[in-house]
Amino acid sequence: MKPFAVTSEPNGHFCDDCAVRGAAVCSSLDAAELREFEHLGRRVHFGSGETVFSEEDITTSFYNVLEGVMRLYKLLPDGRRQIVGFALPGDFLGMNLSGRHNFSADAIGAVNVCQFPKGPFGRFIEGRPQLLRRINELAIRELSQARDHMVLLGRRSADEKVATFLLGWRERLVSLMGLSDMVALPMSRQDIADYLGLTIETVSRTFTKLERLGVIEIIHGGITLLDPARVEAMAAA
Amino acid sequence: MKPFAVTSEPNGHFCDDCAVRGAAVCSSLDAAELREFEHLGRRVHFGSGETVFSEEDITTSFYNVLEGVMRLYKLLPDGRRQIVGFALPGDFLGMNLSGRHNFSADAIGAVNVCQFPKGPFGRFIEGRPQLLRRINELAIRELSQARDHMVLLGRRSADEKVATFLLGWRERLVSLMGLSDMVALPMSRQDIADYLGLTIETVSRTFTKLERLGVIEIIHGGITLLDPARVEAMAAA
DNA sequence: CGTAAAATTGATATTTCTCAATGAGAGTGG
DNA sequence: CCACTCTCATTGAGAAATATCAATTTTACG
Repeated sequence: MKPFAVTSEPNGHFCDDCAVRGAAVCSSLDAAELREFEHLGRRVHFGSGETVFSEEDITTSFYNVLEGVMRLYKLLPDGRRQIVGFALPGDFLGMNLSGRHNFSADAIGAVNVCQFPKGPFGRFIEGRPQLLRRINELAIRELSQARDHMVLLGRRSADEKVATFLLGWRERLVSLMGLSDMVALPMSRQDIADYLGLTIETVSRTFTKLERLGVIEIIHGGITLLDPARVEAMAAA
Repeated sequence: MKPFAVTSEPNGHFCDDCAVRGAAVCSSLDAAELREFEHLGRRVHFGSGETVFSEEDITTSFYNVLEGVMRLYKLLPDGRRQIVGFALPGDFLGMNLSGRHNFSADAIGAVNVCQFPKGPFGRFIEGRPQLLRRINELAIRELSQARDHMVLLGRRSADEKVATFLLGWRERLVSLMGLSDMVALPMSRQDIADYLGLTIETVSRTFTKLERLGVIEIIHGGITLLDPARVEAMAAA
């Protein structure tokens, strides 16, 4: 289930054609730094469902998502799962204080990441406050998203949760695929449920309900927003 | 309701006797830096219930909590409230990317903060990666706490939420008042409810239930853990 | 194709919320 | 010092939302 992952381009010259070069942590580096930086990381591929790292694992690497989608989640001892976020290209994973990951991450569909061994990466940061500042920015943005999600989990109804999720997910895809009323949903209904603090049945029923109301259409691998304004109204209050 | 807050010690020499000097962002500064740093901030006092800053306010200052407890929260348009955290001495508030606060903060009981104007503070950070690193650490720790709280909000029952809260709060008080089975709860039941994604009635009932089970005793201004192990068992899974 | 996994749908159970009333403590003014 | 009032907390009864259990249906995959 978790074979050694394929490594493409073992080292050298791959930032040049990296799709996330401008968006990720790398955006804080100049050309010379980037050249040095690219020797630190290796591209690693993960197949659908493969685990990239698990909660409580000792952190040996940081990850920059290049392609694909990952689910980030925590499990309770009895198996209940809360997805704390989805990672998309440009997202940077692995920062922690304890030396251990504080959530698990696995691939939803095929994923490529740029993997940096912790030690060398840490040393590389040392003399580069720009990079540190960039990482800090990413952390602060995530913190803001986390707080928004707390509001959703603690204070919104199932309908609001689903509507908010659809709009939020669509928004996240804008930078990757442009704004569209067709929203690709690569994750399963169970993933959505575990993200929204609902059961799979409630998510499914809510989708069906939205479709019957004529505000969305459920299509293969996603949904289409037929009436975005109305979805926004459902999400808003 | 929000008079100009009292400022004690307009400037100079107050880091010396600051209770949080070793714990807060300041812990990353050496003696010389601290001397310069202390001219940047002013101690400001807020009375019970006063708002320190509101969501969407332009960020003009950062805050270091010195004394007291604050509730940090977000409101939905219809008034529903989610408390995203409680701030205690040593906590650093105000970091954001948008230039606006992304949550509101008000005092629970009397609060003293060390307030830093954004501009000067930003300039002070410039040449001090240690301070930036420290701020980054605080952000990463908060992020980890936020994820834990998402699990609580999305996947735990009312009983588990309350039990987890009592233990977590007790833990946070350790560094301030030492470990004790008496847990001070300066926040109202409504605050607790809004933190846990419950109603005040459910929180109240759960407290009563725990007391009837003999695992806690409800005392004035807090609770006593009569059977901490049992509370942990309720919180665990 | 055939089988397994994922998604949907239905019926019922349970939890938590809502609405309403009561009780307790803190501060105020007589 | 005491009644009064206000806010906060507790308790109860019933309602509503969502979960659970169970059965199909649909889709994915070998």
